Amino acid sequence: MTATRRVGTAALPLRSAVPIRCDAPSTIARDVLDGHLGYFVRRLQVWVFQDLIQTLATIDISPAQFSVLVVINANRGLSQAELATALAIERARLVRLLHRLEERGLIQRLKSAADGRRHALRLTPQGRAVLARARALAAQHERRLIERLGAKRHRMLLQMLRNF
Amino acid sequence: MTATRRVGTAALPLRSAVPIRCDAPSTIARDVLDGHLGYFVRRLQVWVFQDLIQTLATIDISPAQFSVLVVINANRGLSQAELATALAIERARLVRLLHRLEERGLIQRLKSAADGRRHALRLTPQGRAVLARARALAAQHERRLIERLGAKRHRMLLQMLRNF
DNA sequence: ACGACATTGTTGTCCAGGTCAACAATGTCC
DNA sequence: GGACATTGTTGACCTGGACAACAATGTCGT
Repeated sequence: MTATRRVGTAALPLRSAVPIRCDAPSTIARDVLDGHLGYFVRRLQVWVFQDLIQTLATIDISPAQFSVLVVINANRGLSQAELATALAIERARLVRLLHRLEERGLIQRLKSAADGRRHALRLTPQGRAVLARARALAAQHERRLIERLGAKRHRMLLQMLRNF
Repeated sequence: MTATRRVGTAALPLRSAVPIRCDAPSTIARDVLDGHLGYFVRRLQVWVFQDLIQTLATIDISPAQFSVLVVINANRGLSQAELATALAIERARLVRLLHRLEERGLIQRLKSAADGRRHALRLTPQGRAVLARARALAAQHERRLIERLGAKRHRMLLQMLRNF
């Protein structure tokens, strides 16, 4: 791996007499990036995630775990495959997510009597308690987001993105 | 790591006589998730990234690499630290990104004469050529996004998110 | 001029997530 | 009964983000 490391760029003179403005341009041009919506969506998404992660960290819950708890609670007896497609994550990924939640006693996997393959997912009482706390924290996070965006913009964004 | 694996959930009867609706709820409730803007922002961001990744994959360029090329091109002689803060990525992360781009002969790291610590970043002619192709592909991707969102919504979103 | 301190690029390491292939158990359909 | 699909699971790989440490270099106060 570390065989061909320091290659090229061996201080070649080229025309380095030209100043090339090595000093900071102070204001940095984003050029064509300004035309790409995805660029700004990503910046917002990073901010939101950062804030939500920190907020939920106080009860050791990740955003992904939070969404899992929410959806299980709202759809008792859901199977893992259904949950995976609902949250748009891979079955394989979900398995490990659920494993940690089960270890912590927040969820149960009950074997479905009707279909031997499926696991019916449920929250334990502790799971419901944690979810309640997570919800409060998430609401707190959302208020921070509204404050950051402005209530009007927040409302409009929610409306525009809801049915995507 | 694999010591305490198969624990709990040992088919405890509890009250599994209750039907708990093991069959698919067919329509899955997202519950409180519907009130969180970040949830929808994330879904959009995933879609955009997915599409952009696939689009740029034809020239073996990642979205991150694309943004690096764009910003270097628009700000010649930029230092790595400046570029990192401009793109909101870690200095450490940027080092490895630039390393690959340098290996491929797309960028140069020139030692700044004024400040021995800094590297002045530039695109090579090949780098500019690749950037031109990447731009065309990215524009193509953006058209797809506009088609997906509707021109009006796209324009409004861009306006609302630009100054975040 | 000297030393404390900051900055820059770099490397290593850890962890979370996404992706893919394979597999056993189970269900479905002809 | 046998071909096929689905479900949960595991293993492996790769990318990215986060953090600590470090050497080289620059800056600033005294």
